[in-house]
Amino acid sequence: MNDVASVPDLTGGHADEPKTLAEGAYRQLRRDIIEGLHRPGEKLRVEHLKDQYSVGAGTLREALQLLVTDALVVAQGQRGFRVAPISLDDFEDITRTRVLLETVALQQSIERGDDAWEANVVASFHMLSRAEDKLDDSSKNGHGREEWEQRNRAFHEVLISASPSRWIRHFQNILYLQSERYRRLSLFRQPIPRDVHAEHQAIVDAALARNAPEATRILTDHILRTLEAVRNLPDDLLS
Amino acid sequence: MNDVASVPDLTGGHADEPKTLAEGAYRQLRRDIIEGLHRPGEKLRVEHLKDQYSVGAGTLREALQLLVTDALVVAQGQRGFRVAPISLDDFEDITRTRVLLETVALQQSIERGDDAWEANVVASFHMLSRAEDKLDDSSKNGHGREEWEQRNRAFHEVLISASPSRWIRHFQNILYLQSERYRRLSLFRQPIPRDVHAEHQAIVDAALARNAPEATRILTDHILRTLEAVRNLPDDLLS
DNA sequence: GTCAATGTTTTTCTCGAGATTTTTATCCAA
DNA sequence: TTGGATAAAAATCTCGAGAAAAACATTGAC
Repeated sequence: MNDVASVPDLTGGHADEPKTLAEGAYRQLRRDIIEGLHRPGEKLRVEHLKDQYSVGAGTLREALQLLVTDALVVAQGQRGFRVAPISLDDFEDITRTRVLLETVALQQSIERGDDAWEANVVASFHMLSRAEDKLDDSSKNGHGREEWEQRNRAFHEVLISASPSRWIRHFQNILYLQSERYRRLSLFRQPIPRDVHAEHQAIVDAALARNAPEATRILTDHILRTLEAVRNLPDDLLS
Repeated sequence: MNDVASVPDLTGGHADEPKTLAEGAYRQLRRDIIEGLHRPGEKLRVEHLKDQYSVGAGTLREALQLLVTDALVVAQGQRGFRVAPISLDDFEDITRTRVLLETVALQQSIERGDDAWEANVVASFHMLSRAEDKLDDSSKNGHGREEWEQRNRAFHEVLISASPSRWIRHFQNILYLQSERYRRLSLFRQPIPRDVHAEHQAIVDAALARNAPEATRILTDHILRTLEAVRNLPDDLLS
């Protein structure tokens, strides 16, 4: 087996290059949808997109099918594909379900995490902090924000990585991807507030102190805060 | 609009015919995998299967991709598709996650369900009871068991149908499909025990009495019982 | 006898064209 | 002007063949 040391990658999950054209198109499309380049509800015509992403029709079709797995694209019978619509209700559902799963997983992680898990938590938190510094210093360029997104995701992933439930982690991955789409809307208006760093720090402290109730409480507040930010957005952004 | 009365289908969810060849192959393949016709871990070669399911190579490929969504098939980079392996650990994970999601959803359902929900619960329970009768009377023929599976699934689906969380219901669907695969193993050895009907009856009673703690307790025991049955199976069945 | 390298065979992946189905546009009658 | 039916257009869905990769078998050297 090749997971000898079980050292998770801190690169954000996109370490290995796509081994197939379809997977490459899938990743490109996924980022474009999350970034809002393809608007929610928009029709995704294979004939047009195949040129844009430089693949054949069948290959692009396969990429779209993969996106259906992530629920970022919906397929309707004999009527093609469409970007999954968004709504405040949907984000509320995503957030509450995410809180449910992520708190349980964090609890298990705090119970069972070993030294390596603690080290990974500290390391990914450090990576995230550095990305935050870069965001403050330089202007809000696109690459910096993307890097922050990757490291924020890695941080949350590492936090629950010691949970024994692969299914909870799997569902959490899907939900995180979904919420990324909504968070992008709120970040577009207001930059990352300063206290986010403090919240992350508090989660790390409580987790390392093996204080599960405190850690899950802070994590819950932390996730719910993004919901509030989206609630305060102008309605027309949730087209 | 055509959902005037919001009457859910009690046919087990496979009411509408497949509108595309790919979807047809997908459903056939899904049943064959759940039924164990394709063994866990088995390699699924497109060239062989395309004749067996009477579709083109690209179409079968698409069907396999859909199965990846349900986690019944795993795709490995440039090395084709494979039936998802099974293990006792996996089933334990599936069961515990299912308990977590289904109890929350049932609680919400009991809180918010209206008259129509109550009627659907009673109706689907009746359908399930009839299927149980047929199972007892006639021999354990294949069709009867399949019908029971469909109605059992419909029953559990209706129970949580009043939950407002589409995401929990979505995840529950996936997990139910997974557990069906394992349940088939235990049913193969021992027929459905008699007290399953009593358990279902107790859940219905508690749900209609709006006794959420009691209903979730029984539901939890009910789901965990299948885990015990699988635990007592000979090890070699979990190949 | 073991191991590495090479060549063959199988399988997957990709593409473009044809067959169906859906969507849009046009026309005619009420 | 509105409504429905017919015809044209566009898009989806499907298929089989060719290119790329992986798995397998054979051979040869140490």
